[in-house]
Amino acid sequence: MDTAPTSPRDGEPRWLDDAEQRTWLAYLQATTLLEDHLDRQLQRDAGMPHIYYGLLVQLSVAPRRRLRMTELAKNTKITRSRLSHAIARLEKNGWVRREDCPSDKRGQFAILTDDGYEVLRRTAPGHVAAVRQALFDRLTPEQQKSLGEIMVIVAEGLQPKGAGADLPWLR
Amino acid sequence: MDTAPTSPRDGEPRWLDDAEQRTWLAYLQATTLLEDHLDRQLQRDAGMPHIYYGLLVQLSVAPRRRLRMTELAKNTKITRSRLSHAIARLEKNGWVRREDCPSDKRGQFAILTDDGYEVLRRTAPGHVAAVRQALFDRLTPEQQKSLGEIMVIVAEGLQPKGAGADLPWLR
DNA sequence: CCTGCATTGTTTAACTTTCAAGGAAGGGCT
DNA sequence: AGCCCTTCCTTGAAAGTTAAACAATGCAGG
Repeated sequence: MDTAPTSPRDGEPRWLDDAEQRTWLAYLQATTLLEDHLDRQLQRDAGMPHIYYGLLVQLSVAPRRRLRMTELAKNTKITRSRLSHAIARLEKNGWVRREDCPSDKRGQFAILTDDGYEVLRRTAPGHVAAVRQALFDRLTPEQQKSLGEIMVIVAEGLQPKGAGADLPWLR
Repeated sequence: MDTAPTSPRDGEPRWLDDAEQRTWLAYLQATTLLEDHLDRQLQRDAGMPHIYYGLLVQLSVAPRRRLRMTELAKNTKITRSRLSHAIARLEKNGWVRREDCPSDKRGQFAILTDDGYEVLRRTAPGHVAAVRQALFDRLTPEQQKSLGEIMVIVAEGLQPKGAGADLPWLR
């Protein structure tokens, strides 16, 4: 879109200035490229896209390797609908199984199976290496610190309201 | 996945340390949330997802509001296949039209129509506002600068080889 | 108890993306 | 010309995502 580098006139939207535009474009390109890169890496080595892998990771660090569907959805920032489909697929692969929640009959646990854990164990090193190579290894310690702070700010700003305990990892 | 905070032993992968883990998780959450946020905003206000909007934007700033398919794909970092489908959809909406390239009969131009331009004109202010509110307005000038530098580094690192003139915007 | 509303999770259909394959044109070579 | 290899773009099927609707349960208040 054309951008009028106007002085902030009344009624005019505040356009992105030159530096902001470059930052935003770089952000879009970097995040797209990184996501694609990791998707391919994991599709190749683990047989699933990046988001699915993230689901298994979340389960692997949860107590008893299980989480309620809604919990898991919150942790990974995806919709319950999407999660339902995804877990169905992972279930077919034998990496996750479901179990009814005894205390709340509406509830379902998603549980990481031994097979699922094994896939993680086998592929985690390669994945970590990919993340390092694409991201951390290219940044100075100061940049890493800054990136962390920035992403926490952005994530917190976009939390659905009333999400208090959603980001325990970030504090 | 369990992470053993080991000293770099031989054969062991170099796991992410605590700070890196937090940064990575925050990155994943922030980028997911932001993408979703903008997708919804644009789906609501412009009737298309964020990526499609980005295609129109790229066309709008190109000379004669047109780009070769491959160019457009490179600029937006998506595959040609994906682009073909996307442009087909935008064409149905009347926001883009195609035209054969006279000098290379294999080539196709994607061209922003007046209707397409009008959609942009109408929705750009709201979109910019959304980006500002979710990102720039929350960051200090130093953080904005840092974010830009970091994203350029990451994007450049993930360029497919031989992509020299792909990021003119970033220099 | 029972009514009304919220929460949990799934389902369906429409849409988008990916993957593998392929047609058509360019361009170098003999 | 003929051949080979590459680039440009599209296609169709499979996989993934989204939005809206739905059934079932929980829960608070009368």
